[in-house]
Amino acid sequence: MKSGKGKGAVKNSKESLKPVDDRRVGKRKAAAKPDKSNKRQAKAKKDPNKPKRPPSAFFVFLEEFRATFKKENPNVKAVSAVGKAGGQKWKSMSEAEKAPYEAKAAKRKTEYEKLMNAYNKKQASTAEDGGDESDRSKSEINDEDEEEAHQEEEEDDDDEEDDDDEEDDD
DNA sequence: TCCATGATTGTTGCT
DNA sequence: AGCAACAATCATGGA
Repeated sequence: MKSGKGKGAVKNSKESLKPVDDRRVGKRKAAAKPDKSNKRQAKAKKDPNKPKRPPSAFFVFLEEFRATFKKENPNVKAVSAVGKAGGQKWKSMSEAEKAPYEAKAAKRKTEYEKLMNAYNKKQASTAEDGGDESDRSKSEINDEDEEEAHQEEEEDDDDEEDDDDEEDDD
């Protein structure tokens, strides 16, 4: 039973559950676009190779949640709907539930670092010229061994070997 | 025609 | 040490 929610759930209701505080700073759009001319990609003259930030546990959960949400709410066509619904549910979930998502997010972050390593090298390689790196702190690149993706992805799945227990906090 | 926005939270990066 | 912007999504609106 969907109870009150339904499709019109998107409006009014945030205050009821939680004021979500402030969106931090008046919400800062999705992607900063210095130039309207510059699109997300198209020329992408900036850095096409630049790895994007790894999705946080919330986003990992959202990906799955989106499918579920859309499935139960095929009528909903607002991204904000999923965002709000997902956000509320996310807060409802206990850390134990979020654990698997965080684990995946953590792994994603590890890959991100790896990509950054390769990216940094590439940048150093192209921008090597006379620019003289004042701070080569981040550019401590050693060898150029990039492109070696270790695809060792095992585990995952919902198999928790740890039989720890579900801690229901509170 | 086509890009930007909206909404969520988390995480990363810069100052 | 803290703040600011950005990560996905997708229909809709404004230019």
